[in-house]
Amino acid sequence: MGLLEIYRKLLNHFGKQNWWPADSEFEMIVGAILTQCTSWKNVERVMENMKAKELINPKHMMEIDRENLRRIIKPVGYYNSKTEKLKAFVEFLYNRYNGDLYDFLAQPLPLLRKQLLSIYGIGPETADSIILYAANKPSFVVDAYTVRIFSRLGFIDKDTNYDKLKRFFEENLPRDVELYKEYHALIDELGKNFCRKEPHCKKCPLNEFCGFANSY
DNA sequence: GGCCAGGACACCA
DNA sequence: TGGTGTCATGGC
Repeated sequence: MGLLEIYRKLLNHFGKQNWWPADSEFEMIVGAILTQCTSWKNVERVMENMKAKELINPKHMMEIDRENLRRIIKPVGYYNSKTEKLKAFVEFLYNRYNGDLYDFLAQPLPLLRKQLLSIYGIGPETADSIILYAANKPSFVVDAYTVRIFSRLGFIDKDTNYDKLKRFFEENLPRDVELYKEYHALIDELGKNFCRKEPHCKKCPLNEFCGFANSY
């Protein structure tokens, strides 16, 4: 089996996911930071609240004081560090791009990734998510589900590092933005539904490929 | 009531 | 370079 075969199985089973659910590029980025190690359901209500306060906007995000921002995002958890991360992003945007997000996102992929990784609070997964879903450039996103699922399927070792796993997908898939977007979303959907506790494995769409499912 | 969620960073050897 | 502790609330 190949990566495309697995992709088709997942697409057939779950249908199109149409990630990322956001009305703007900035909203996508705010969501990416808030959802770090946090369930999306937990993030959604906070995002609605932020929209109501017109905070999904680089200028307003620059202007709000940290204490207020902390209070608003508190329900997502890690609110102290996430406040600093949101501030770090908009401060970068204003210092380097005069607050123009589109100007920033228009940078060539390698430069954009390097700059994103230089911002406090943006690591490899968040950077690649922003590149793929906000800038619409082909950078495959790896997350904890990707590691868990593809090591169980026998493609990689479970301690494979981020960059190596990212390269594995990019070297074995057509370089296609929409494919990358949908594939990552489908992996996430699979991970949420099936790759946690063993009993769920029976109905997993990848059951036939999975050594883990056949081992008990 | 325990486990975990769409990670990243600081610190250490 | 890689391993571990820390951040923290809410849903299931």
